[in-house]
Amino acid sequence: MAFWKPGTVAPGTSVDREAEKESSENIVTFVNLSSNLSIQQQRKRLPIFKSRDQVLYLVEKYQTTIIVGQTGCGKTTQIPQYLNEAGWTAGDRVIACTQPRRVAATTVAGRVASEMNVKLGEEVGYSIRFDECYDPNLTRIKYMTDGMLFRETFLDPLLSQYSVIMIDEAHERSLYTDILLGILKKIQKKRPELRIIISSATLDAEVFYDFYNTNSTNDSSKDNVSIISLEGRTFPVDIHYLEEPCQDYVESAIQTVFDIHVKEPPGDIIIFLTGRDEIDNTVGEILQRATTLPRSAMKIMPLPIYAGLSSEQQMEIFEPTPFNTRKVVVATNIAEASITIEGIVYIIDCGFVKLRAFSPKTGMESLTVVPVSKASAQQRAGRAGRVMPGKAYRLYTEESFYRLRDSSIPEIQRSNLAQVVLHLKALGIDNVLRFDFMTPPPAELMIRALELLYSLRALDDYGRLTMPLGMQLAEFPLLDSYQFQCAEEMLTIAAMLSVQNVFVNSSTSSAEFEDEKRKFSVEEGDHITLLNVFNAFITRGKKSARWCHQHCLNFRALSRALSIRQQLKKYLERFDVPIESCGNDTVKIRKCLSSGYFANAAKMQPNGSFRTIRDNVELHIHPSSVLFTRNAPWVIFHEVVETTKAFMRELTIIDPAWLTELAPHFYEIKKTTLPAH
DNA sequence: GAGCACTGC
Repeated sequence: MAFWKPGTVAPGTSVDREAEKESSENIVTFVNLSSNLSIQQQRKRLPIFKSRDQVLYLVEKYQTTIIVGQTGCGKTTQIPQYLNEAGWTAGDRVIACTQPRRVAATTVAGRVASEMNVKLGEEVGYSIRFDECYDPNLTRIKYMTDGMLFRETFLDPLLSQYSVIMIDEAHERSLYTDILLGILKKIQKKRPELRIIISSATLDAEVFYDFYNTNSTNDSSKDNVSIISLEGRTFPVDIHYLEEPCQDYVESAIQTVFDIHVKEPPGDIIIFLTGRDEIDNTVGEILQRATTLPRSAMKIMPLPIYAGLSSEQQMEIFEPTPFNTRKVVVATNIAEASITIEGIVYIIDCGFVKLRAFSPKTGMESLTVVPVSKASAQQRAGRAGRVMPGKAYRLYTEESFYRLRDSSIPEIQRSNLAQVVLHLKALGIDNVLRFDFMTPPPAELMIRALELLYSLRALDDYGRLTMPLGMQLAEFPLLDSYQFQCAEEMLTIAAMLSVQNVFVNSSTSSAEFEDEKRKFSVEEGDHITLLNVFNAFITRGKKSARWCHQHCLNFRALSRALSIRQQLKKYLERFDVPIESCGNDTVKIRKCLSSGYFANAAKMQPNGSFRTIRDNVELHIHPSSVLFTRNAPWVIFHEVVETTKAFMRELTIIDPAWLTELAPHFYEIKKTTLPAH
């Protein structure tokens, strides 16, 4: 491959050694390297220590501080400790630090507890869904998912126990991060003493600055926001671009792997591609071509990693590389922020990512391949500089890099906002269209959400939350299953729908895989099939990992479904909803599903495709559905994903008479105008 | 005939 190493980007420029996660792996390495030092000495060696006083000064003086933190500089673990040491937790006040991912919240909390030599759950705690580990009376530093802090605004709209709230990884712009950014701005008006720290790994600090700055004069010395940049502690990564754009990035990636393998010193490689198909093909092709390497050459070992793999398969990438072998990890975006692999020296970036988008026109989600952002490309490159200076090969030209967006489109601008709108209304924010979002979602997305909530009778004609239904939905969106005497079954189905990859194909042939799936399948459709899978897991499977493996089921997903179900059950009990079982009466379950998903109804066409009742949009059954090869005249579906075609996922056969029986009001929506909001 | 990655009640 012909790569151009631009003279303008010298090794070690700051641009490409940032964007790193302080994950558990990172922390472990650090501890091992410095095990002869005391914890306090280690803390002082972190690059951030030099900025300790300045950070404290800025937080004291400014309402909001934006911290542009580079790779592994220690901001996540150190800043809350500095604030604690400086007295920000006096008088029973708490410092919160939010993370977009659950693992980050728990592992960082554990690290900080051990640095402070306290028991996790006492002075230092964490809060993630299903796992709260903190003491309301003792905890001073609380790591939590952004979703959990958002939930806390329901109980305490001013988040009054917190003196400082640090929004970490804000550059990722997760859905809940964006909502929190807006809510915190609102809270700060009422609580001027509240300090906000926005921590971001990229250069978009200006956006945060402008959003939080309330100084309307031209005198910038009156700004109430400050910015500080911290230096990182990773190694420089040399960036290489293609001279000419390539036709086929999969082929280019494979060629680049062999170029590196033949010409470059030892060190593992990671390739970023967009999806499973590409990854499986690439792994196969590398294995194939590796047979043509000379006998004396170093061996090459390609390994796939994506979310759909079983956990055993995922763990393989963490095994130490065998002697005289170069590991090539072929990954989706999972390795960009969620998973960190040690020993990577070379990264190959195809320049694309698969993203989910939501179309307000059709109400459909689509999964499309789009170019990555500059921030993502930098984050990917940074993965090569963890243990020694690395090299990044971008499978596009330098010119196309500069044409990329600075950061990716925030999730809030490409999501189904029904839940978000419901929650904002429940917080008393009636005019959601005027809510101060840092980057407002398109109006059509909001209107679509309002329309859906209105048709579900969660909003009244004035766009207000109805009592009690809308309020209950906001608190707990499992629909009124008690009316159908099947709450037991609905709890299971709701829990199963909220986990991914229930079936995983680990190592067996696809025919065997389909056979295993068929054992759980029923003619009514996917929802009842999921119910069967869960019940079998509990009874026949005795909740065992071994049993799951034998039946191509994802043990982790089913265990998670089990705990989600327990949590949902507690909520139903709190509302005094009678929890009954309908036994084998699937009509009750399917009617109940229809009452919640009547807007997602479709009718089969003579040619075998489907059309939605509501918008007459053409849809197809997803090949993963148990109804794929069956005759299903009328169905309701959980979601639509548009890839090569518009596919319905998770469907159930219904009787069309149920629709008019259960949702006569829904069809009025076309005749009347939208409710006011 | 096909499955980016996360989060929450």
